[in-house]
Amino acid sequence: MRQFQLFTKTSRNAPKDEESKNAKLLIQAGFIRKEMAGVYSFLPFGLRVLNKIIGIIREEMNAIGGQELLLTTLQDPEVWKKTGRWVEEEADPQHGLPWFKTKLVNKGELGLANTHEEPLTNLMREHVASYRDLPRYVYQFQTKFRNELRAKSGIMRTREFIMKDLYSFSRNEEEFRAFYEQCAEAYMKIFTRAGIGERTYRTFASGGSFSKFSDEFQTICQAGEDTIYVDKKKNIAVNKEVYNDEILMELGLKKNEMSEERAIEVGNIFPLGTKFSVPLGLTFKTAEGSEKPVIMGSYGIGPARLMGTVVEMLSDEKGIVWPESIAPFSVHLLALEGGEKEAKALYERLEKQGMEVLYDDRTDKSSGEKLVDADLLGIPTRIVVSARTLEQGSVEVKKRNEEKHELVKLDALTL
RNA sequence: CGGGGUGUAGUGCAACGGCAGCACGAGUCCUUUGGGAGGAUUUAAUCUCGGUUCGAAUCCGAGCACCCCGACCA
Repeated sequence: MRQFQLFTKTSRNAPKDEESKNAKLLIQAGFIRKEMAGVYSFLPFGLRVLNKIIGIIREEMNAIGGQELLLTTLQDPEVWKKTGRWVEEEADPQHGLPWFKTKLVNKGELGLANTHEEPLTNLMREHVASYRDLPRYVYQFQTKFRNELRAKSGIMRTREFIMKDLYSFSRNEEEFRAFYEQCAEAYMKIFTRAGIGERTYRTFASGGSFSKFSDEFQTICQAGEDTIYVDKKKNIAVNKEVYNDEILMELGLKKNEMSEERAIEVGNIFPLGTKFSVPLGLTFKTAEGSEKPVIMGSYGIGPARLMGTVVEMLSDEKGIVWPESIAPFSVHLLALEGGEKEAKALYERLEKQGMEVLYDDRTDKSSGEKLVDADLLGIPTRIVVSARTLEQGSVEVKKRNEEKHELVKLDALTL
């Protein structure tokens, strides 16, 4: 992509109405724009990163048998009334959801989806009748709307966000549990591929209103909202909300081997049991001919929150540092004074090789500005072509996460 | 929802109750080009409504918006 054509601009200053590092850097670099509190648009570079993350998640979900679909944002209240999650005031407050509700012109209310257990369970009734139809694993990347009391932490807690939510439909507890563990492994693969695996721990947590316990994936980071206790040797963590002697004994953990950490919840998986299948009537015929409710599970990741987490973890004082796997481009090619002609040829050569290259061919920017922008944007490999490098028949290659750079002969350049 | 803070050119900041200024950006011209270049010139703002006052960006009230702490958070 030619930077000359890019419509977004970097800003010299970080926005004053943001405190969190992820929002400051992403806005300053032109990846996202704040529309209002907790509502962010994704600009071309931000969208490229988001799509890279979505791509990784999709691959891993497909690898464990996930089938992708796209449910709707608009929600029929009738379905939600069956589980008691439509009317917040009447229901157990734990069951009430932070709805955005709206109205049809001449009829009743609609909801904007904040999660999709109800509609998917309802949908699956048409496709699951026999034990032969199970297990099934269904997922989507869909916009969720949540009327959070307080949006905060930049793109980490927003009122509108895309979520990968997968739901498992199993015949029995063993079958469910096997998939649950498989999905937990897939989640770790996702976080590792996205560059935050080393700091991310499967964390024992409260199950909220659905089950006694759930598992969170928590990335250790000061910007996090959660407090967890980590046993780094055993590679397991416990959320503060369930951190007690009983749990520690159950998990075989010792208090003196746990360290307290702030962490960001980048993923969450939990058993649903028959919480939704019973009220919505999702049942199947067993081989013996009896009717049983489907055992369900739910598995979420917010790609934007993951993106924000990576920025929080890996950026430095000069700007963002993207890992190769989710970077908007792999190469940032800068044409500085005297290097324009060769840079253009190199750009075409790299594009032909299938590399994702951002080519800074702007003629109205000083060298200094281009270099500062390159650091801010955080593309993993920077190549500079200028009169100075060409004197030696070379280009300068530098990794964003390293200090040193090297001169590489133009014809010997391989990436 | 409780508490605290902040609203001024596109952006970031200033201005005792008395002519709203600076830097960056943007436009034009010239000179520049390896870490946000220099000169000349132009452009552009007090969140909204009300009150006090001869006079309000400044004081008071209400509202709205944004940030932070807490509560909440499948």
